[in-house]
Order: sequence, then C-alpha cells, then structure tokens
Amino acid sequence: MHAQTEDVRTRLLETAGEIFAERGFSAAKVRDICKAAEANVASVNYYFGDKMGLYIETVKHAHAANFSDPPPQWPSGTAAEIKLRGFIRGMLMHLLNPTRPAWNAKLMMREMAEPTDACKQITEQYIRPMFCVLISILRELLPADVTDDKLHMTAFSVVGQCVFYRVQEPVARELVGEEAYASYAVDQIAAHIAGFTLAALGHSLSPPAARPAL
Amino acid sequence: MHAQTEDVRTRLLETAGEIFAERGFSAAKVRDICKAAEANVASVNYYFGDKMGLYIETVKHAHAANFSDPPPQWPSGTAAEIKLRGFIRGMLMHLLNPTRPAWNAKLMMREMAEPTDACKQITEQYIRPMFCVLISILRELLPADVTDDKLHMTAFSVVGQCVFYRVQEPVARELVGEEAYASYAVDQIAAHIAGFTLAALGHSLSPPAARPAL
Amino acid sequence: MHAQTEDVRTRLLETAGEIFAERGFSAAKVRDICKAAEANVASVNYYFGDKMGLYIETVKHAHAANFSDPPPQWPSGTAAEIKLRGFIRGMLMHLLNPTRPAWNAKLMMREMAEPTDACKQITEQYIRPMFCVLISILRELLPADVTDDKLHMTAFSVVGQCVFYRVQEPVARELVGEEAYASYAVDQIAAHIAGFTLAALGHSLSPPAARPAL
Amino acid sequence: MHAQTEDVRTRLLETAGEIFAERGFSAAKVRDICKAAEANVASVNYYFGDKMGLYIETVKHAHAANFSDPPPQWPSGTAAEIKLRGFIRGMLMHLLNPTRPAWNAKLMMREMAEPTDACKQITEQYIRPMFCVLISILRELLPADVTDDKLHMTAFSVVGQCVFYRVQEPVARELVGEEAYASYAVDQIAAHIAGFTLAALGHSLSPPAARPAL
DNA sequence: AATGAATGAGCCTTCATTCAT
DNA sequence: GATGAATGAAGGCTCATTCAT
Repeated sequence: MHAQTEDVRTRLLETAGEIFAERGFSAAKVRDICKAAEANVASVNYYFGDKMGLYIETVKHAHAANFSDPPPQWPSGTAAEIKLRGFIRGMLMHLLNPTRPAWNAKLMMREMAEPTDACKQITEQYIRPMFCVLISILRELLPADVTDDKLHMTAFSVVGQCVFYRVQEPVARELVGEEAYASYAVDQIAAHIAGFTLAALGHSLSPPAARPAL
Repeated sequence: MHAQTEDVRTRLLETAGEIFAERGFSAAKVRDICKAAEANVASVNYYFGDKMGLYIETVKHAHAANFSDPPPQWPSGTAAEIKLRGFIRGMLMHLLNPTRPAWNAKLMMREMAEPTDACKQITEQYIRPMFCVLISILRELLPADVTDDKLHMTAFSVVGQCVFYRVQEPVARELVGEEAYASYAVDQIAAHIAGFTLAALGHSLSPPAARPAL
Repeated sequence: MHAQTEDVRTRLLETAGEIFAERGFSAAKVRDICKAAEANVASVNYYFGDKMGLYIETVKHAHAANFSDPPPQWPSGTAAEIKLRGFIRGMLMHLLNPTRPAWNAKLMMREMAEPTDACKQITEQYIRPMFCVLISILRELLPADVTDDKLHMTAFSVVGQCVFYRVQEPVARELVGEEAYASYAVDQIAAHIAGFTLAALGHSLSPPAARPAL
Repeated sequence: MHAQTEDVRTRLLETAGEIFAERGFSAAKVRDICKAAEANVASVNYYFGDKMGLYIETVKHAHAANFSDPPPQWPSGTAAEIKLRGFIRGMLMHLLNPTRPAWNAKLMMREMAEPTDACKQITEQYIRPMFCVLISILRELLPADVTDDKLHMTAFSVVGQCVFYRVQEPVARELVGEEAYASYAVDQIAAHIAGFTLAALGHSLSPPAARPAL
C-alpha cells in the first residue's frame, strides 16, 4: 500500500483499457475502474487529473502495449512475396489475437469512430512505421513507375482486407453463421488475403505451399 | 401541431442519429436530442419507450435511409465484370456519400465496436441482401467448384477494401496527408478496387483502362 | 360506448377503490386505474376534475357500499346479551369479510392514518349510527348510573377488540404464526370477544351455547 | 462538518420519519426530506441505498425510539394483577405519549395498512418481546389448561383495547366530541382497560376503586 | 360528450469530483 | 502521499394533466 505506489497507476491504466474498451468512455464508470484495479475512488483524479485524462493515457498505453513490437524485418534479399505474406499474417495475428488484445483493438475501434487527440498521436507513433514497411514491400511488387496514389490505394486494399475481420466482425459472423465463422483460422484468412493480393498484383496465383523456392 | 404530428418521430430519429453518432450512446443526452429536435423531453419515452429504444430505431433508420435502395439489378446477360464494377461503385457511393452521411456511418462504426440488438437486425434487413448479390456476382467470376469459405472470404476482401475508406478514414487521411486524401474521387477508388479484385480473380486485365499487360 | 355513459363513472369508482386501497393515493396511477376500468386516460379528469377528486368520491363510495347495511335491529324485548353478541359478530363480519370489502376496509385504514375531509363525513354518516346502537346495548348491560365516559370507554373496549383483527392483522399473523392465524374463524373470534366483554360487564361467564334461554 | 458527521444519518432518519408519516411513502419526496434534514440530495442514496432503504430504516428507528424501553419487569412474586395494570399503563403511555409521538404512530399505521419488510422486522424485534411478557402475565390469570388460541385472543383483546385509542383516534374524537376526548387521561383509560380485562378474566372486582359488587 | 396523443414538471438516482485528514 | 466520505449537478424516466378533435 506504499511501496507499490507506481503500480497503482499502471494497474489503473490496464484496467481502464479493458473497461473503456468494453463499455465506451461515458458508460465506463470511474468507480468500476477503481474497484477493478483495487485502487481508491479518488485515484483517477489523483493520478490523471480527471476521467478524460485517464482515458487519453489509457489509449496511449494500450497502443504502446499492443503495437510496441518493432515493425517486422527480414534479411535483405528476402523475396517481396514472402515479406508480404509475413506482413499480412503478422497484422492479422495482431488484430485477431484472442489472448491479450481483445479490448485493445476494441479501444482502437472507438478511437476511429470518434477520433480524439490520441488518434493522431497513435497514427504517427505506431501505425505509420508499419504502413511504411507495407509500402516498401508493395513497391517491390508493383511496377517502378506506379503513382503514389496507386501505391497508397493498394496498401489500403491490403489493410482493408485485414481490418475487415476486426471491424466488421459482428456482421461477418452473422452473415456466414456462427459456426462457419468460428472455423476461420488466422492462417487460413492470412493465406487467402495474401493470395488474393498477390494475384491482384499479377504475381503467383498459386497457394503459398506450391511456391518452388521459399 | 396537427399536420406535422408524425414528423416529430422522424425528426427525433434524424436528430438522434446525428447526436448518437457524434457522442455515442451514453454521452448523448435525451434532453439534448429533444431540444435539437424541438420535441418534448418526454417524446423519447413516448415514441420509443426509452433511450435504448430510440437508439435502436435510430440505427435502423440510418441504415434504411442510407441503404434502402434496392439491391442493384442488371439485365440478365450482363457480364459479371460489369456487375462487379457497378456493385463496388455503388457501395462506395453509399459509404462515402458526402450529402447525407457524416453521422450515418459514424453510427454504424459504433454499432460495430459495441454491437447491440440493432446490429443483428440491420445485418439481416439491409446488409444480407446486398451480400447475396455480391456473392452471386462472385460465383460467376470464380470457378464453379469454389468452396463456400473461399467464396465468403473473397466477398469479405471486396467489402473490406471498400469499408476501409469509411472506417479508417481518420487514419488514412493522416497517413497520406490531408491534400492527397481530399483528391481521391469515388470513381478513382472504385476503379482501383474493382481492378484489384478482378485481377485477383484472374479475370480482366482490361479496365479501367485497357492495361496492356502487367 | 355511449349508452353506458354513467357506468364509466361507477366502474372508475369501483376500480379506483381497489387500487387506492392496495397502493395508497400517490402510488396509485391514474393510468392503471383507467386501464383496469377500461376507461379512457382522460376519464378521471373528465369526471372528477383531478386525481384527488376521484379519491374523495372513491372513499365516499366505498363507505356507502360497505356500511350501507342499516344498523342491526332486534325485536323489542330481545336480551341485551343477545344483541351484543349479534352486534359484535356483525361488526367482525364486516371487518373481516373476505369477499367484497377486502379493499374497502384497507381504504378506511388509510383514511384513519391520514384523515381527510372524507373521514369526518363518514364518521357521521355511517359510523355514528352503529356506535349509537352499541351504546344503547351497553347501557342495558351497565348500571343505570354509569357515567358517559365509562360508557364510551366500554364501547371503545368492544370496538377496539374487533378492529384489532383488521388493523393489526399483519402483526397478529406474524405473532401467532401463519397457520394458527389462518385457523381463526370469525365465529370463534366473535364468541371470544362477546364472552370476554360480557364477563367484564359481570354478566355470564358461560359460553353462548350454555345460556339457558336464548 | 466533522464532529456531527454521524448525525446526518440520524437527522435523516428523524426527518424522514416525520415526512413519511405525514405524506406516506410515495408522496414523500427525498428532496424534501434532505432539505428538511439539511443534508445533501445524494445523502439518502449514500447512507441507505435508496428511498425504500431509508424508509425501512426509518420505520425501525421510529420503533426503536418509541419502544426501546426494555420489556417491563417486576420483582418475582408480584401479583399478576399488578403486573397487568402496569403493562397496560405502560403500553398506553407509549402509544399516547404526547412528547415524541405524533408521526411515530402515524408511521406505524401506514405500515399496518400496507406492510413492507419493515413490518416483519419490527414485529420480531420490538413487538414480540412485549407480547411474550403479556402472554406470561395472562397465563397467571387464566386457568392452567387454557388453549393457546384462547390465550392469544385474550392478549389481542388487551392490545386491541389499547391501540384503539391510537388507531381510531380521529373517529373516537369525533364520536365523543373534542372536549370529552381531550379530558381523557392516560391513567383513566389505563384503569378502565385493566379493570375491564381483569373483570373479564374473573379476577378482581377490586380496583380501580374497590367496587362493591356488580 | 369523450378521447388519446402529447406535454412538462419533477422525481429518484447516478457519478465524477472534492476536501479534510 | 493517498484516502474515502460526502457532494451537487444532471440524467433518464414517470405521470397527472391538457387540448384539439
């Protein structure tokens, strides 16, 4: 109760992430957050000034925790196709990872729907680096004279296919049925998106395994 | 006070959509909604039972207003490619329609992040019919022996590319810059997505502009 | 809907009695009353001005219905003991009658707890006549030179014993247990009170049946 | 603001008693109670959970304040008649106590008319102990082989006579006239009820004033 | 005469915040 | 530094009442 002083702040951040994600900003009650974090009712105001202060720090913290993985890297000379497949799989793993980030991603969704200052910060800090990696991979796969617009839209096509499974989950689940949706494996989805994308880019119509040299 | 009697309900629906979209369910106050709709404080409970009732109807109404167009139809014999291009363009027009939409789409985002009963109802009522049309188009473009899973994932790839521009708008805008993003025309995006998709399906390397060879 | 016009008023009165008795004045909702009476929501205000108007009329109506029985009468020359037994039994029948008056009596209780104008009116109109009968019976059973105070207090002793079973029912039920209380028959209680009273007055310690001439 | 901190709860209890008694549960407004108690609007929910919680505690408190005197005790060997006289007088003193009671009793009336959880609790906590004392006294005055029913009904006859003066006060006052009623002294009533009861039980024709013979 | 759609005052309750310790 | 008892602003909802028909 005295040595773990800094821990309270962190516990608050973690718990708040979960609860904000689950219920949204205004539906989340600071009392509930504090109780769940085994902290005092006044802790939020003490550590973060007010509820909004806690929220902003929470969003930052969530991103830091969720996207702190360094952008993927490959040995130079790795084939662009391999890198694209890896990138897509990594992204889906992040988005659909059922262990930790359940609420992390939900929180992000909210930010998208109602961007706060946190949104811009996060984009620059965590998303742009990933985006740049994707762009560089796609540049290898596209003709050298491709326009920036085309390049960006292609990247968006890749990202759009991936985030769909996160963003539209409830709808997709309803459309194909609970059972069918439950059977989707991350690897299966990743293979589909990568295959679809590579085919679109005029590379390989063959499934990953059939590739001669990896 | 007598001719516009039914209009109160409608005005409430419209105004609530705007406010729910802007602030979210719990942050939106029925008092504010009523004031904005020039309706009585009790109107919400009178017409919709309670706040949640208003919300559900609002979400439905938003969809109805935005997606009530009957699923697109083509003369029999129309080439599948033409239909797909039309479908994608129509979907983007809806999603990015600058006249009505602002809050309409935002509201949907919220529903995705935190699905309520409204979500299921809308999916069945408005989304599934569209989805079925897309599926039938894709069936023409895919091999006859394609699995349902593959068919569905392909549809999701199409839809994912489209909704990205709605869902991730703030991020996309930030990533490519305000100016570049503003220059994107619906037709340009639609052409990209259609071309990307048809290429992925191994069809057409032709439109949007009879590309020589890739 | 047009011929039964007067009936609505009456139905309202009856239903309101039941509901006012059950829930009290402010907890009773005019909507519920109207629905139960199959009358319009505005009927109360139409027929009685407002909710309080309905209440006052309801209390009057309830008493008229419940105590309209003429005060008991006996052939001249009937023994005072017989008359007292009859009086007590009649009073208990009224108070505990499980068929009609359940709510009638409850309503009266409320009036006692919080006397309105209706209370005085009722006392004069319905209660005093009964009280006078009791007094006249007791005068026969008490010495001629009894004071008025003594006479009144004796009457109150009789009445008090009777109303106890109505007024303190929940407590009595709890004290002796649900089962035992349920086994009390009106006749048994009446016999006890009459016997108790007559004994107190120095007449007969014998149970009613053992009386030589009836 | 610091020494009297506990007093808020108590002040609330006292004030609520007065107001609940005066207006009934639903007509009493927590705002009014808080204002009268010089407490915050949220105090009720803070201390008692909700309005009903306050009500229950209030009823208990009223009883505790009014009946908290330990059940009367007498030196062993005291004559049962003496004890009965004492018991009756004590009970009437409580019921008619002009210092505190006004609303206390009214509140009880309401509970009887519309029993809540509070009723049961009070019966067990405050009323039953008194009732047991009365029963034990009566057992001394009645034949050894008396049935439980008879014993209980006899107790009810005693209690009924007493509570009448509380419960039916408005009616009694009206029946005998304001003046006459005002002249009733507690001692006078107590003497009457005790005398009446003892006579009924076949004991004592002695007190209150060594009556020669009846 | 009688209705029922619509109103607005106001009630109970919640909840972020504060302040004395 | 950290707490938790207490606050007051405001929110959702109810309900008696009205008014045009």
